[in-house]
Amino acid sequence: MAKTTELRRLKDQERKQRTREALLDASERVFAARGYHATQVADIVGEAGVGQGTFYRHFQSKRGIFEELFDRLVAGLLAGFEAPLATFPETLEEYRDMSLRGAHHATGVIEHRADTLRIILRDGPSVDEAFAARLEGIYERMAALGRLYLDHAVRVEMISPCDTELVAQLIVGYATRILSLWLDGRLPGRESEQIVRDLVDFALVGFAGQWPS
Amino acid sequence: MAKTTELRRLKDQERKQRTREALLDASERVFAARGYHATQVADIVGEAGVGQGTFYRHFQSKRGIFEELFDRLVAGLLAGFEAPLATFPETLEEYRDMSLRGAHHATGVIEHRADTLRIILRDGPSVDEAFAARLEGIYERMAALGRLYLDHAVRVEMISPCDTELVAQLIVGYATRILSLWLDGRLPGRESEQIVRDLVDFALVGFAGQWPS
Amino acid sequence: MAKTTELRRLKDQERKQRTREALLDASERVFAARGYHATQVADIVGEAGVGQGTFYRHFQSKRGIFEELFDRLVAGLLAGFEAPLATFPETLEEYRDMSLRGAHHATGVIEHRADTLRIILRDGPSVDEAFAARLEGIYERMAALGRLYLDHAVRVEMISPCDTELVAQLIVGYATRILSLWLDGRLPGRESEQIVRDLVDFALVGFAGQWPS
Amino acid sequence: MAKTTELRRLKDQERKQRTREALLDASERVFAARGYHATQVADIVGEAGVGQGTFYRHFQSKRGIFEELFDRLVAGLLAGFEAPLATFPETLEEYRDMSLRGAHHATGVIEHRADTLRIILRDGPSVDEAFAARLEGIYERMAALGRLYLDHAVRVEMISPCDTELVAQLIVGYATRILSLWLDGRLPGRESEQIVRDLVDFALVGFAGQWPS
DNA sequence: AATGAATGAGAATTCATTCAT
DNA sequence: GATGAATGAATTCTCATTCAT
Repeated sequence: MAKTTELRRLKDQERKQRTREALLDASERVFAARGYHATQVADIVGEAGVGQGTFYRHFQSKRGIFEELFDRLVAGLLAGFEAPLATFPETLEEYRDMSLRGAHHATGVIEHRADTLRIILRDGPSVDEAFAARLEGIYERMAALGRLYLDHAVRVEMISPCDTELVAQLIVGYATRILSLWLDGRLPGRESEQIVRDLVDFALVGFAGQWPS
Repeated sequence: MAKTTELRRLKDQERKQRTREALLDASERVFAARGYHATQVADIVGEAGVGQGTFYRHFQSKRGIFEELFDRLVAGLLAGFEAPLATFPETLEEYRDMSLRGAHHATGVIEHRADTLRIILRDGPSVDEAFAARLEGIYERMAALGRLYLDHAVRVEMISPCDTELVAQLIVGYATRILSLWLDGRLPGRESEQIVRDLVDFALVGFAGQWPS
Repeated sequence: MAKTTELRRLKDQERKQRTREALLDASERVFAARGYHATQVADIVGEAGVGQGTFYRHFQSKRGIFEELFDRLVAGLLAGFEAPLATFPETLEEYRDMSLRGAHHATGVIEHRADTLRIILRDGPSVDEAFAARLEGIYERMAALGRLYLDHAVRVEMISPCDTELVAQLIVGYATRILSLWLDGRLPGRESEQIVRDLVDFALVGFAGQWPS
Repeated sequence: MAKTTELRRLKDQERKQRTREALLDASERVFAARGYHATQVADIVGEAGVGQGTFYRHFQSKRGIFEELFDRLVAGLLAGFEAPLATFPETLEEYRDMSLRGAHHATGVIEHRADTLRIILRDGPSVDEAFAARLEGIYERMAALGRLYLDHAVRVEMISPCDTELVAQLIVGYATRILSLWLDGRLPGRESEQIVRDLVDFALVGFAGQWPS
């Protein structure tokens, strides 16, 4: 008897989880197609093939499911980014390698959640004050991380002194721009690997510089 | 008699123009405060101190007034940017001067229409497909302009060869990022002139580079 | 010019007021027919012949319009009830006359707003905590008023001592009961005047008593 | 084997009965706390600690369980009221005793099902047409019973002639009023016995009367 | 018999836009 | 030209009830 109950509970939970995933995935597709503001809950449940009420069993509101989409993305993204913080690179070459590795990791997550990332980049700032703040928080974490490395590089005289805060923000800015274009398929004929390499090299030596051979 | 009529028409037109400006200015403030999607036409007319119906005498829709705001900004912005296209700089020094001059011009417009720019940057991409495309068009024009200079610079071997398309986009990306921060008052203690100079220098020589003396 | 504006404002205000009254009257009919909980805002606007949105221009919600109906009723009712408070009757005969006069006044208001009163009596207590409390407050005011007279009558030894609080509540109770029946047309063949007279007499001498001749 | 099955069936039935009672008791509490219209089936099953579906195994609907609550109350209440109908009292004193005995019996039931009675009195009339009619039927039965006694008393010239229909309704009215107050704890410091005695005495001789000694 | 996930009809409410004055 | 009352389509969200397990 207890066994049946236990089994039942498990099966129910599984079913619920599946419905939840279906809704998340459906919402990702619909948001990507129509944009956050233009999509209605009705669209999402239509795409997911469940009833209207089911949506509200799982998520508080349109805003709610959007945020969960965001959480799912951020969880994957941050995982790999903060790990390598332990050791600082000592040469330009090491910097370059580390940057490439970090970017490589991100590229994997990004390709997996491309649609989510596209809508977050495009519509995130316009959802509402609170959401914009959360998103901005992520950007700031990225900038802070970048600054850590830059400051170190300046300290060991690997690169010449500069306004590291500003340069860190600059990196964030161009990362998001390139990402947007790439996700929109507007950088055709470019491998993600190649893009990343070019950007890293540019950051290290600028237009005018020469890769120190 | 004809004269009075003439005078009357002139006065009417003036009054109409004033109402129109009042609505545009009011909408700029309200959009900036609440964001595009959350502001209601009622908010705008309230802020402008005119009737609800009056709005629709001047603008087709909420979307319409937002676009006019955008047009007003773009007109000011592009004016100064495309003028210097006539001559190409021949030395790095000249490039630097030209970039600084361009940025300086932009800075003026930006400070004058700071609120408009903030909401365009934040909410523009989420208004609808068409608006996003227009905005993206502006970014692309900026990128194209940048690329023109970059290609020239590479051609005359002023800078080493690079993926100029990508670098141009990079410039657009960091420009928008820094702009956003600055407009949100999140770069305190930095003069706009100084910010511009730092970025231009960074673009020219990167972290690792040395300003060729 | 100022004249036209003034005239316009006046006409607008009048029109608005008319719409408002139409909604109030329509809601009275619909509430009376279907009861508070079963009526929908759609029913009310249908009966009033206005658009759905118009309702919300004038009232916050279904609950809101119900409360206004209540206010309109109470205003009329209380007007006549608290006036005679100035002088105390000195003989049983005077008490009887005063009671009859008070009841007579109430009867007028009641017949004018019969539907409103019916639904307030029936559905008022079930609207929500706050509404029930307001209604109970009215009952308490009636009881307090009754008690005032009873205490006086006891003091001048016109009637024998009794638990005046209880008896006052008793009067409220039978007033509401008889009212409900009468408004539902379940006391056929009885004139309101006669009903009132019988009740007053009963209150004064009970079943067993004799009208002191 | 047959015996085990038999036993099993018995146990099942018992369990079912217990669940049913749990639901009834839970619904009484929840209805009392939130009122009929505001309580949701989810609240009831939550309070009872059973699943949502279980509710519908035992009761047809929310309306259904409310009616059963009502039936349970009425069954208890009527039991004692109609029994003494057999013999008519012959003196005022006997009337008084009989009334006190009836009220005493009712008091017991009432105290046992206080919450049920409170919600029936408050929300009963607003449930729907049919329910209101049932409730009204009960009131009418009470009034009819009262009238029976009144008519008898008039016939044997124990009390002076009066509109017995009206007076019977009056008794119903004040009974419900006093009851409501008492159940809401708004008659503090009064024993139920004392309340009953005062009211009966008042009914018999009114304000002005004298208890015939 | 019990469960709780799923359902979807239904209701309230909003707000961009129209229109009579 | 200006006004603001009126509009109703659109959208969100709720909750009594069903159903698969």
